[in-house]
Amino acid sequence: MSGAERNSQGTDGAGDDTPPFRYTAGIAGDIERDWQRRWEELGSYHAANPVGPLRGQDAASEKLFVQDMFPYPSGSGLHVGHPLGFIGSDVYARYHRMLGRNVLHTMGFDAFGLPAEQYAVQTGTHPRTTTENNIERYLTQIRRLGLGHDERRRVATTDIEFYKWTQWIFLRIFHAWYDTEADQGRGRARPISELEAEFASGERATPDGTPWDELGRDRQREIIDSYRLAYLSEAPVNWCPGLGTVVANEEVTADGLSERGNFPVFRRNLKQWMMRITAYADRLVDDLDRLEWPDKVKTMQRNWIGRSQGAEVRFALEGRDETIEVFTTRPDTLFGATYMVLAPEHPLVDEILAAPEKFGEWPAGTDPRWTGGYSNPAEAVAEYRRFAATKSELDRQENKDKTGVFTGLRAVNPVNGELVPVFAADYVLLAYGTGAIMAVPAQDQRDWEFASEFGLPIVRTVDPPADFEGEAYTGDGPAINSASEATGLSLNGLSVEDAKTKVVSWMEQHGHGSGSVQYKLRDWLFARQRYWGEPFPIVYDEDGNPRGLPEDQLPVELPEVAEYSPRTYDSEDADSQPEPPLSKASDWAEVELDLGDGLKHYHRDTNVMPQWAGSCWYQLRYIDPDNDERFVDPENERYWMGPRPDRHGANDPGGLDLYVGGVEHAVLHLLYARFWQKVLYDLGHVSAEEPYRRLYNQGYIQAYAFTDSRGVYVPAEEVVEQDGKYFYGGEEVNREYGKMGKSLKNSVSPEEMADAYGVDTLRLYEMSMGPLDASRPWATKDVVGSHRFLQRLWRNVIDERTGEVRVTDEEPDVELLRALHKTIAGVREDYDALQFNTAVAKLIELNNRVTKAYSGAVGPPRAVMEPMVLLVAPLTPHLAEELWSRLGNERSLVQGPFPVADEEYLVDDTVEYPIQFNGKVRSRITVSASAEQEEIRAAALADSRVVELLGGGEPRKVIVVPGRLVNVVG
RNA sequence: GCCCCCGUAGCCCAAUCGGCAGAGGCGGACGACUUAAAAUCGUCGUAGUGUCGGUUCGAGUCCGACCGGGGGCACCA
Repeated sequence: MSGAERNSQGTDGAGDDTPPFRYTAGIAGDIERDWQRRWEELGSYHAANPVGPLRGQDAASEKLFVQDMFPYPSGSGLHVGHPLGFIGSDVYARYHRMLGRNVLHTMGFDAFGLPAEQYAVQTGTHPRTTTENNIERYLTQIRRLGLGHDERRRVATTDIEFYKWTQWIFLRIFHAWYDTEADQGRGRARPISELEAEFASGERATPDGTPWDELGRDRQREIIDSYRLAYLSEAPVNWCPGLGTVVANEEVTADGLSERGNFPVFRRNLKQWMMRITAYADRLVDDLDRLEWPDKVKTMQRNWIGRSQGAEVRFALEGRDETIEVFTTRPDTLFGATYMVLAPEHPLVDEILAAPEKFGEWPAGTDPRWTGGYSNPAEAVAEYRRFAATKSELDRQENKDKTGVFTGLRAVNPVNGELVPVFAADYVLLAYGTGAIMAVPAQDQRDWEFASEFGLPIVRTVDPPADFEGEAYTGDGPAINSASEATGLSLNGLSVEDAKTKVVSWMEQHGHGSGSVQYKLRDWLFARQRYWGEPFPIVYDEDGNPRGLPEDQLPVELPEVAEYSPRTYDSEDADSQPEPPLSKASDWAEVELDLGDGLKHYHRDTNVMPQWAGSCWYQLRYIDPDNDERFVDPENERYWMGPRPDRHGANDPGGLDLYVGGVEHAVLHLLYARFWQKVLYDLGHVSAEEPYRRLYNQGYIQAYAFTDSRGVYVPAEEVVEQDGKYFYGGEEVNREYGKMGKSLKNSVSPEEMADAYGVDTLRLYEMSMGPLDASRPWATKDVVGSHRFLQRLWRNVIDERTGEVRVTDEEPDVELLRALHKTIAGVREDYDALQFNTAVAKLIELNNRVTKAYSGAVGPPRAVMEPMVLLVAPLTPHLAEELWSRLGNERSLVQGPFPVADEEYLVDDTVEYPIQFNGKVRSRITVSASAEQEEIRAAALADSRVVELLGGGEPRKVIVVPGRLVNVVG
């Protein structure tokens, strides 16, 4: 029998002679059911709001808002890895509740999404039915874990009352624009009505200067629409025929496949809803500095937003009126720009193709490598563009050989008037910057490679160090070859930074360009052609103009449909068209409404919002789940999320106090949610500038999986280890490390563990197996260790044979008091820092000490066991409540008290110092804790072993580290 | 290719400001209880911190190079 198998029987497999009152899985289960029922009756986890239906006295206390990342209620059930973060946040929340804080901790469901819809397509079951069943099942599982959630605050994004407010927020965003001038140029969202008023009053000029009144209604609407933070755009989007929907940039993998389903994604021009998240790019980057988040996540967001400082430079074209504008981060290297490159899809390339006759022949003496073998530029460019279009993202990624073709055009380098050839090449991307670059081979490796391929000149303009052996040099150094008599500009001798400053101001003076900032971040594609999502609160009038519905017409409920699936296509069919399922519900989509200008016919928007919509604001609904007047009451919002400069510093942006979840949401959810929060803040609906003040990424519980010689997974719990090899049914199997999952046959459910040991044991084990933020392998056989600790703790309080309480009223001796108070101090510190594994170790240590001293007829002192029960309560709340109550306490310990360490017992009378001789421990001395350095030094030098080692000589040096050690250097 | 994190006992993990390498758990060995086993309880090992070099009175901790594992980014001008 393998260890895993034996231990998974847990303590229910105990024999008949098990003492009747031992803490076994059976007793644990009884206690857990009992206390969960009592907590529910008492409303123990109800958090009080300042106002509204959940108003309560406790709202006078200091608050703590703890949140777990919104789970998707999957139908497949939880394994032991899922609740790791949930338990961690629960322990933290319970600890603070015991300290007297008003703690808001609950959990709702991000319940829209593809799985329920796909199930509906297969079986005809309504997604709502599937979703609600899954939520019930999920709740059954997490309730058993004894998480202290406020059940009154549970929400699901699919609740009509919830998505009504998601639609309401969408309308706020739709009816807003970004005033880049506001707040000293930082920018702020403002209601669109204010923009219209500015145009109407003439305070703001219209795009072409025509007075507002003279513009037609349609033109006015067009201008206004172009400012909205949620807007319709006919722009290249990621069309995924295999899914039948468009997806966001963030949902496309680097290989150009959809994150969900792995289908090819194509860039297509389609009319779609977009969110102007780019307006917030600077604030989204800058405010990261105000957050207590892991650096890793901040870095990922910074990279994703991709802000880079540089300059835009205009190059005139020889013999033509057009100019080419480029973005560069290295304007200091302009003198080294020896050619230019356009993306193959650049508009100027379009012009060449549209009117080839104007672009003539190759200039005399054109290098044959530049022509691609074609007889004129237009032909070469057309062929090159065709070639570039056939390359998939994957090809581009794998094959970084530089290709390109000369366009026949030449541009004038503004700093020295020299003519440089213009190429089309696919190493330049249309989507970034201006879609064109100035190429500086000496200071850019990509340009170096292209220049080498095409025989273009390479001019160093930054002097590399003498020992530099590479090709392009991107480091700092004095500028060289950077002067022109023709323009009078010289950068020679300047550092990179100074040269940038000088050349930018020179360009600004001479009208060649200006400083500029570019971002990788693109606007957020906000529509999906699916069924199971929030409908848009938008209708189109007969001219096809979008109109936001008035608030009193919310919610726009999802209609019943015969077909839940959008039309999907062959995954390679790039030219197919999206057909959302809602478009088939014509009774719903075609409506007669009065939007203020009489009853008219409108057509509803038939897209739905992406799954991220609900999770952008759910923390606000947790605060005020039953409010039907507003999405959240401002007073409740201020209490739970408002900035607390007194606690968190003057720069505190506000937000909930602890957000626990996986690092996989580093960019998507966390960026979108920050964006919505900022819009709501700008519009005055919330007081916090950020949704999540502190973020903590829990690690993952992973597991070993085993495959046989055919590569088929075998049940992991039946695999036995022998001499470092693994066997299943006598055959050697191969071990893999990774995820836990049903298909890998290595899944362990929380129920199995709870049945075998009780839920408190499972909670304790998960918290003790390592730091919360570290990933580690699950080991069922180790769980018993946590269970044994709880048994010993129980046994110190309860007599296993009689069930009587064994504690005495005897005073503990001073040594035990010291141990107790050190444990109290240490455990508090560990709980504060979310270091639950070391807190558990300290508690086990103390308990082992008590066990050793009081395992006989005399029980341990109450004065030790009561605090110990309280200390362990956040980790194992059911067991702790039971012992607390059996110790004669009538009130539940959920609201405390929590032990306070007595300083008196934290210091020892004497300290033992190790004595090092030349860095190696050779002896020990014990001195009074109050001894001065001189005394310690003298005692150390008087030590017989030290005297011996010194051999009568004088020490060269003696280092005394108070409280630590003494090092004698001989 | 670039950036970030991590390598401590057979395994999971501790170790404060650079100060005695070990808190805790699993496994193992031995013992107690038992007719016996399981369960329970008790006692006890095991590494010199991935490798090499440096700084220091002193390095798991700081610095450099390399090796191994994990993650992020990847023609972003």
